Amino acid sequence: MDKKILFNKCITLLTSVHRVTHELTQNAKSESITPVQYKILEYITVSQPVTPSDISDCQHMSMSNTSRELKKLSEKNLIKKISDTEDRRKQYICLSKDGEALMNEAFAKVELRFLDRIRNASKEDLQEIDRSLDILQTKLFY
Amino acid sequence: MDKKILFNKCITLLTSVHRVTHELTQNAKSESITPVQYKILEYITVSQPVTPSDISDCQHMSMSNTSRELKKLSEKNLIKKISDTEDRRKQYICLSKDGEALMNEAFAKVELRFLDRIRNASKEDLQEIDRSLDILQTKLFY
DNA sequence: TCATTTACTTATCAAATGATAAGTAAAAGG
DNA sequence: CCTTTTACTTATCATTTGATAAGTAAATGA
Repeated sequence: MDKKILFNKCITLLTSVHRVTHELTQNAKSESITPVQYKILEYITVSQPVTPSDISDCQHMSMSNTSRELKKLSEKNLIKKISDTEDRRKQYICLSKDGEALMNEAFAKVELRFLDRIRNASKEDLQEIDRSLDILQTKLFY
Repeated sequence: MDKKILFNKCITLLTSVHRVTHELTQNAKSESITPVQYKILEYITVSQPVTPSDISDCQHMSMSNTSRELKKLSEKNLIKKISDTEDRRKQYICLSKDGEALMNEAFAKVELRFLDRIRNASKEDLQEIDRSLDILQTKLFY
């Protein structure tokens, strides 16, 4: 196995994944939030509850900027902050009802587009895709 | 095959791909260019020669902003503009020597990190990864 | 030939983002 | 206790990015 060829193949896939991600998600987010805020909400959605520090680490932004964006999301009533009872410096961030509604709507659009993308795939194709997702998830994108 | 489960699995992979892309590329780009300028150079690298319109379409930015960024990249001597001899409104954009050097350096860093990521993979693992990349490229991220 | 379209440029403005510094309050550790 | 560290906040500023409008020059097409 030539690792150089594998590298190029991987780069090609990365490029395609980013293009398809854009196709699946374009205009999915509400216009009332910025791209950064959407990414934060997306992260909260799949990982809640999370602390501001978690967000700062995973979204690669400074604590000060994270704090600012969370404040804005709070003002838009999209998230809830819950103080840790043990360590009162810590906070747990969750989606509010409004935040959940907003993200459900976005995810529904993305899912529709995903289903459209695989609508012509045969049963065998779907099984191959499923297996490939598992392999890449565990062996390459761990 | 439950398409809903497949969708969730796919979203998980997308998230992982974006995270790993960040890990592979962080600090790979020169500090003398902005993220948007790096994305443009990356696109030119794999697709050259390209027109400003191509860049505008593929990078999802307006022609005016594309033009501005290309001007900055020109001023930094990272790209060359070549006029089309047939249609003199058109331009073809290529990397300059400096641009090539800059991108080679960036890609070399990314490749090293990629090789490190798969250094513990067995021969069989690599073959499975290779095959999975092919399948997803053709059947999902086409 | 002359209006229209295409490809790209320039200028300008607002908004989003990144970076830094200084601060608060609570916990941890000697 | 008291110093240090941690978790987070607030304020400020520069830069980047997005969006819009007006323009040039060449090609297209009736």
